Amino acid sequence: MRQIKHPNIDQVELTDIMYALADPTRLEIVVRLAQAGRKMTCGELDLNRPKSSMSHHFKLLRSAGLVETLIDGTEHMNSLRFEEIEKKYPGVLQSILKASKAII
Amino acid sequence: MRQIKHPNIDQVELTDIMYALADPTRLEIVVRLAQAGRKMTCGELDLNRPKSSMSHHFKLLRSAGLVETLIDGTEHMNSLRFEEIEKKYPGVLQSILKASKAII
DNA sequence: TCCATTGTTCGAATATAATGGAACTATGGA
DNA sequence: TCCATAGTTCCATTATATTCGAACAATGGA
Repeated sequence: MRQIKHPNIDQVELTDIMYALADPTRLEIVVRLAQAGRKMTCGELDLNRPKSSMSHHFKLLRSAGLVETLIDGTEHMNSLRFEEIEKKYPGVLQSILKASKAII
Repeated sequence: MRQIKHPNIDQVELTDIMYALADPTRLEIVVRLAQAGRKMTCGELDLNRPKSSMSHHFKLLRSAGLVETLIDGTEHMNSLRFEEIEKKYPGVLQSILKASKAII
């Protein structure tokens, strides 16, 4: 099974997380992953945008350390790296998710 | 005394806060305002950059709703809109500040 | 009134990001 | 082996931000 490179949690910068979540599309992906509480394919998370655009956002979410992607056949299973990020930056992701749900 | 326009707290968007804090210079301004716990002039918050660059960052911080600026003579007194933001988005700013102090 | 101080605005150059079509890759099933 | 599926990568276009020098505006003191 192929593997995608993800940053180690101690390489995850706070400003990268901020930047990733500053985009409404990416924030929505993160919120939906959190609400689902399970791995989801890119297709499931489709937001009516071209594949290449979505792929770009997933790539950025991965490089920011927010999303982990495991390849399973032709599908890419995405999950939020919630526990790791909470441990490193307590309350940050949690409070953002809480604030987001009130809006979205 | 002249006055600068600030957004009302209910106009403050979470993604704008995220975006504003995604820049290291702006995050540092916010952290220093929080640590100081008092109004500070732009000059005090100087980060070895040209005035026009700093002014640009302050303008963005104001429009994001993070910073309030009151004009006092020739000086501009800046403060963090901490309580208002905490009330609207509980824990967001607080956890980011906590996470930032560990880095900066 | 003149001038120094503080910060903003303007404008142009540069850098970075978003967008989306087209081609490509990997996988698995017929 | 052929084909459909799921995403990625490539590339060019467009949009948006950053940077900073220079000119400007407001204030207060000499």
